[in-house]
Amino acid sequence: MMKSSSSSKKRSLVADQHPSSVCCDHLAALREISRGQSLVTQLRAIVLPVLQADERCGIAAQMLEDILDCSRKAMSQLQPLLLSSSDSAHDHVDDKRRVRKISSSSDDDDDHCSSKAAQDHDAKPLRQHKRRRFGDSVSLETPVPHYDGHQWRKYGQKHINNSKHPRSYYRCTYRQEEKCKATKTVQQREDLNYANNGDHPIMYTMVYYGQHTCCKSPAADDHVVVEASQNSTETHCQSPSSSSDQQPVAHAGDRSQCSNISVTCSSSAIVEDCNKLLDMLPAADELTTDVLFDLTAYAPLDLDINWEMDANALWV
DNA sequence: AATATTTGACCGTA
DNA sequence: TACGGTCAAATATT
Repeated sequence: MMKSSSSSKKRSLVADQHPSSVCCDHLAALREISRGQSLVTQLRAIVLPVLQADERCGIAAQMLEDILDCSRKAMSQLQPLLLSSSDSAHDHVDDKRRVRKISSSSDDDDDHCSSKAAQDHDAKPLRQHKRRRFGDSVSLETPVPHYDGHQWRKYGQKHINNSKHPRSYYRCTYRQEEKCKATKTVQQREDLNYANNGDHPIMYTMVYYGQHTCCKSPAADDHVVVEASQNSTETHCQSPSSSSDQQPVAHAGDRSQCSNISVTCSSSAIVEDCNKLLDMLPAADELTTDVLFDLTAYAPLDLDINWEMDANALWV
């Protein structure tokens, strides 16, 4: 895992190199960081369920989130350099349309969504459409796209041109109550499908936009209390009573605070995915079947569904 | 009844 | 004009 200091060091080291080698260096660095993110994400899906009943669960979640945050920062420092040295950056956001100039209108303020265009075309009915902020995106690939320690609510799904699988759009569950603007997209990759290649699990490309500003994120945890249920995939985390004084306190079981994470897979595929995931991990042989069962709550989302399983997991 | 998800329509950008 | 991100009504779930 590369820290931002090392990435800046790397930047100074390559400053005098040929642009193409700089590009290759940055591209390789981005690939490695991205791989690290993916591995940490997978590790989190393994470790946190094991620690459910452990008081260190919150600490572990925070540390993992910090690691991911470090790599996000490193990537965000490298990406502009890569873009400036070459147009052939493939490991960041794959969609050119996302690398756009931030709209001159106030994209940061969803409460003032009456757009300039609407003012210019006052005859049209107002719809509060805002374009995404593109300056702060991080992509990573993972077989477990739905367990990243945050609560997400799906708000859209689109078929993407030349893609077999639709892209799902998620925003932070606490978008309204805490003005958290973090969003992400999840799309199944087409080239690493273990149906075609037994060595790989289904991989998903996740792209994160914006930073979580909600106090419910794991990084803001003081502690997390989890009630693990052996016979269901639900977990409830109780909020610390002394959390932020300006934020409403979430209560375990309060659905207004604890939204569903919809995990939808075929039942056979989900177990197979977990087995594949475990096979990928060095310490997988130490994991019990209980862990495997818990993992099913965080298994990949198959957007072509035939059954559905809900996991309530609240990070306060 | 409250909340989450689905899905077709709308709209901004390239 | 095509594409993709978002909205919001309809529908599903709890």
